[in-house]
Amino acid sequence: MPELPEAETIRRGLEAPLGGRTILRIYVRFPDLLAAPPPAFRSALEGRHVHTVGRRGKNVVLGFSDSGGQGPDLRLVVNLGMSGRLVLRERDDASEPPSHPGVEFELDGGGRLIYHDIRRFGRLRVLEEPAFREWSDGLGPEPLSRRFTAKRLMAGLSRSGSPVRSWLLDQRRIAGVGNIYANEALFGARVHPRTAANRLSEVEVRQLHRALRRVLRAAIQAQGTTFQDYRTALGSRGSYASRLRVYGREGRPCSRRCGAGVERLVFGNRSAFLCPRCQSEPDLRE
DNA sequence: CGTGCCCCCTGTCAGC
DNA sequence: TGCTGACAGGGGGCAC
Repeated sequence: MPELPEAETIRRGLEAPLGGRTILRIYVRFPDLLAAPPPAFRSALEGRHVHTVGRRGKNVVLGFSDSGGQGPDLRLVVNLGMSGRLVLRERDDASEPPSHPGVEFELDGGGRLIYHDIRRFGRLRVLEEPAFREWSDGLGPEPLSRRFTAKRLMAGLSRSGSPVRSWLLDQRRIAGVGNIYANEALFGARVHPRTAANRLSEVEVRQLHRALRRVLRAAIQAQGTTFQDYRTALGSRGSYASRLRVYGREGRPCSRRCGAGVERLVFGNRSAFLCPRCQSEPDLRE
């Protein structure tokens, strides 16, 4: 579920309260959430201090140092899957305990960071610095970074004949884009989701570049899109759902008032949403 | 190597 | 009031 804007919102919510905190003890309720056996996971992190609260693509990344270190030498990469949440509960927090706690990190000061995940598609992985680099290098560029230019997008797209929506979902090509924002960006760019990546015109690539960045930034400002599961680190909902123009809006009129209705099609095992008039069908002949 | 399909899991909703 | 099937924001593995 969480895509870049949701992961970024969670990161921002955790940064101040979690920075500098110590992990005293870890309770693993669902070992299938961990990439490593629980004892190894626990001994890697217990006693360490949170040095950085970062993000890469859809992943929230906590950097840890041991007592003396200046920089993080160990990273906890949290992939939230479809229903993962990172919930911070301080000692005086009297709210309901979460319904599906998966892994709990007891912090100094009596607080807890809880990884909560109903469907348990998420994964928590501890990586030492070289392995973290390698993992990070395997992901595509951050779409909101300066390095992500229209030119770079063009170069990437030109190397693939996949449908552009599938291309956008591939984390090795761009990091952080999921099904909601891929569909929204393609609507913004007036490009049909099924268009072969290497058949977008230069103008369309520029439109897509701009639309992607605009949608992601606006969604971060709205603190993400909550349908059911997603929550910020403080438990609130994101408000971008009310601003979606095609995703989940099958049968409703196109927001450009072109007169057509939003359609849903399924390919690559997931729904694509589009306006059939504003995003005209690619020509498949030739 | 790239691509398409299935599966992991729980919950919700529409239709009967 | 059930029951059943479709579907949900992700991604890893496998066959081709």
